[in-house]
Amino acid sequence: MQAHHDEYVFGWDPTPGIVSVWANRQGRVLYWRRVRDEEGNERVLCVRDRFRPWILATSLDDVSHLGSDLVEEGRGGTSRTVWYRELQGEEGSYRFLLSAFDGRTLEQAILEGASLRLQRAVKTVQELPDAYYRVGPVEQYLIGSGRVYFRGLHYDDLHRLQFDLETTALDPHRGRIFLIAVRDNRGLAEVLEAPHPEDEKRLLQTFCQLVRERDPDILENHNLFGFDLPFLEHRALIHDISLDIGRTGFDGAPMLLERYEETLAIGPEARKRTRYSVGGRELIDTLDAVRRHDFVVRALPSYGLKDVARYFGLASQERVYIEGSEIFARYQREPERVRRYALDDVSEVDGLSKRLQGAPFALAGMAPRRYERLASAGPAMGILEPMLVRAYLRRETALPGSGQRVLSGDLHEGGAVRLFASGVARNVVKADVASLYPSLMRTFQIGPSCDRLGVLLSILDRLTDLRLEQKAAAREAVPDSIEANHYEATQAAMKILINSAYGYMGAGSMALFADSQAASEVTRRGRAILAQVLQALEKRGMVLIEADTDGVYFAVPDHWNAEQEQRLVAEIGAELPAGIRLEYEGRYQAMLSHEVKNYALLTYSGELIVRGVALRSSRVEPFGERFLLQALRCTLLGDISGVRNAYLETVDALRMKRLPAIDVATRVRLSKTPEEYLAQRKKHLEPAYEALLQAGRRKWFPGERVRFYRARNRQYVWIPEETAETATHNDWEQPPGNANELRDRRDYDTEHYIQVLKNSYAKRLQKAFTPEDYHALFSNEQPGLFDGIFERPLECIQPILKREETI
DNA sequence: TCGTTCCGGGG
DNA sequence: GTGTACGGAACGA
Repeated sequence: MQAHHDEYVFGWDPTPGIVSVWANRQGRVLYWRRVRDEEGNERVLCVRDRFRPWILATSLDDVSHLGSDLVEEGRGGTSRTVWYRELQGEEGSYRFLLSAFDGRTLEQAILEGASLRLQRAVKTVQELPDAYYRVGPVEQYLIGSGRVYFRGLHYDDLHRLQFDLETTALDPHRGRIFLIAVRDNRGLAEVLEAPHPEDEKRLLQTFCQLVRERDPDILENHNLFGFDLPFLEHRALIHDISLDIGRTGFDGAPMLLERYEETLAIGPEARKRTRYSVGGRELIDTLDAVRRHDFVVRALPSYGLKDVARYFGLASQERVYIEGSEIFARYQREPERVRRYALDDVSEVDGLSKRLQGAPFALAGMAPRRYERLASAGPAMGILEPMLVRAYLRRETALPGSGQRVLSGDLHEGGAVRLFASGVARNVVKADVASLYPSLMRTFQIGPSCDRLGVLLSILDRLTDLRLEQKAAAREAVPDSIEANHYEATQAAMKILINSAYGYMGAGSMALFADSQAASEVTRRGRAILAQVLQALEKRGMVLIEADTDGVYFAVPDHWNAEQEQRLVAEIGAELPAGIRLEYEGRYQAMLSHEVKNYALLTYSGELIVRGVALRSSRVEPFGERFLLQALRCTLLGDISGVRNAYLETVDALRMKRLPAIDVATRVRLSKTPEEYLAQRKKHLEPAYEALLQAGRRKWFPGERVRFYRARNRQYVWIPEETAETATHNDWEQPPGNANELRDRRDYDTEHYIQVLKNSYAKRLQKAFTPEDYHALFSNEQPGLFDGIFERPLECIQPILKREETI
C-alpha cells in the first residue's frame, strides 16, 4: 500500500531533470532535461516522445457510430481508429478511456456522435461536461507517463533568467520600449537599449536572440503576464516581427510566444486574464507568488516590486529608486542611473523568486502539471485534483460521474469566530488545534464518499508523514543551506496540499470528488472540538476572550507561570479524541481585545503586537501612530497616567507647534489624471490633488504617491519626496519650495489634527475603559486641581474587561 | 452621507 | 487551457 501512496504523491516514472514539457493535441511531446555529463558540465537535452491523446467518457454511445474504427485497446488500428479501455466502475462513472493517434480525430468522432444522439450540432466537448472528462495535452502526457518535473534537481539547478522592460508609457499604444534589463543566475547582467524610436525593432530582435543564446529554463519578472509580455507582444506586432524566445520546436525553429485567456475566480465573480506560454521555457510571474504568499500571511504593505523587496530584506543599500513616470526623462539625462535602476529591478525579482518559488518548485515534483501552471494554480482544483485523477487511472479505476458526487449536504457554516470579552485582559494564553480540518479528516476517516479508492485520505496521510520528515530534515540541515531551503520548500508545498484537502471536498459541482456532506461533517466535528476546549477552559475557571475555528485566547489566574499554563493545555488536549492535538501557542502579559480579530498583545519581553485593521490607522499620520502605539502599551501595562500623558503631550505638541508638518502629513496614491480631476473639481475637492495644484503642479500620473498636510483655512500643502528623485522641473510651472523646509513647517491646522487624534486614534482604546473613564482620559481640558473633571483620581482608573458573549 | 463598485500591478 | 479575497478608495445616488 505504501508503494501506492508514494505513486499517488510523486508519480512513478523516475526520469530525472525534466525542466519543461511541451505537448500538443496530435500527441507529440517535447521535453527538456537538465543533465550533467561526467565532467560536471551541465547540458539540456531535448527528448521527443509521443502519447496517445485520451479522454474519459461515461459511455461508448457517441463513438459507436464509428463501427469497425472503434477498437478495444491492445489491438492495432489506423489514424481513424478510436480505442477504448474499460475501467473498473459502475454505470454513470467515467469508465471508458477513449484514445486515438490524434486528439482531433478523437474529438471529431465524439462531436459527430453527440450531434447525432442529441439531434443538434455539438461544437465542443465542453458542451458535454457530464459525459466527458478531459485535461490538457501536457497533463494527459504527465498523468499517463507518471513523469513529473524536476526529479533530482534543487532550485538553484534551474537556469532562471529575469528581464524587465523600461518603457516610455504604461500603455503599448502610447509608448515604446527603450530599455530591457536582463540577468540570469549563471552570471549574466546586461542592459539592452533603444534610445530612439527607430531602434526599438532591433532591440526586440537582440533581446530574443539573447534569450535563445542563454537558453534558460525559466523566464521571470514581476507582473510578467500583466505588463511585460503584453507590451512585448504589442510592440512586436507593430514592427511585424515574431517573438521567438522559445526553445527549438518540432520543426527545428524556435517556438513563439503564445497567448490564451484564462478564467480566474477571484472573489465571487469570474474574471479573465491573459496568460502566455512558450515552448521549452516556464514563465513565472513573481506577482503571483507574492499574492499567494500574502493570501496566508496578510502582512504586505503593497504588492509592488520595490515594497515587497524591502519587506523581504532584498533591497540593497545602493538600490536606485526612480518614480515610474520619470524614468524615460531621467534616462535622457542620466542613462547610467536608469541602467542601474533596471538592473536593481531584475536582481530583486531574482531574490523574490528564490524566496517564494520553492513551494511551487516542490509541487511540480508531485502534481502532473507544468511548473508554470502550478505556480499560480489553486491548490484544490488546480493541484490536488490532477493528482487524484492520475491515481485513479494508475489503478485502472473509473472517476466518479456527476451522479456520484454528493452536493446535497447543507452548506457547511465553517467555524464561527466568537468574541467572549472585550477590553483589557492580563495573563493571556493562546492555544490552538494543529491542522484542525486535515486532522479531523484523518482521525475520523472523513473523505469523499465517491473516492472509492480512498485516494484523498491516502494522499493526506502520506503527505502528513512526509511533511514531518521534511521538517525534521530542515531542522537538521545547515541553516539557509541549499538542503535546508529544499526541505523547507517541500514541507511548505505539502502543507499547501494538506490544507486544501478539506476545501476540495466542499468545492462544489466542479470538483470531481466533491462531497459537501463530508465537508460539513468535518466542520461539524471541528465546532464540537472547539466547544469542548472552550467548556473545559471555562470549567477550570479560565476567562475566555476570543475564539475562531481552531484556536482560542483566554486569561489564566494572576500568579500562574508558563509551566502551569502548558500543563492546563496538555490536560485539556488529552481529553480530545486521539489524533487531535491541542497546542500551546504562546503567552502574553496583556491583551486589548477590540473586536473579533482586532486586538493588541503585549509579550512578556515587552513587544507590542497589533493585529487587525481596526487597531491600525489607514491614514498613518506619524504623530497619530506614535500616540496609538504608546497609548496601547501604557494601557496594557495598566499605566493609566501614561495614557493620559501621551494624549495630553500630543495635544500640547500640536498646539505648541512642536511637531513638524511631516509628522501630521499623510500619503495617498493618486488615481485620477489632471484632466479627470479638473473636470470634477467643481463638485468635489480632494485634498491630495488640491495640494499639488496649490504647489503649482499641473501634471501628474495616476499611481503617484502624494504626501501632504492640511494647513489653516483648508489649504493643503504638498511635501515632495525628500530624495528629489521626482524633480523634473518641466512638470510644474513654478519650482516647488524646498522639500526640507516644507517638512519642517508649522502652519498645519492644529484643531483639525486634534480632532483626528481624538476621533480616529484615541477611539481605538474605547473598549479598554468605562465610558466615563474614557471621556475623562481623552478630554482636552487640562484639569485644574479642584475643578472635579475626574470624579476620582486618575490612579483609580483601571482598564476593564467586558463580557460580550457566553458559550 | 450612504451603499456599491473597483482595484490591487507595471512605465 | 479554471475555480483566492478583503480592505480601502472611488463612485454614484
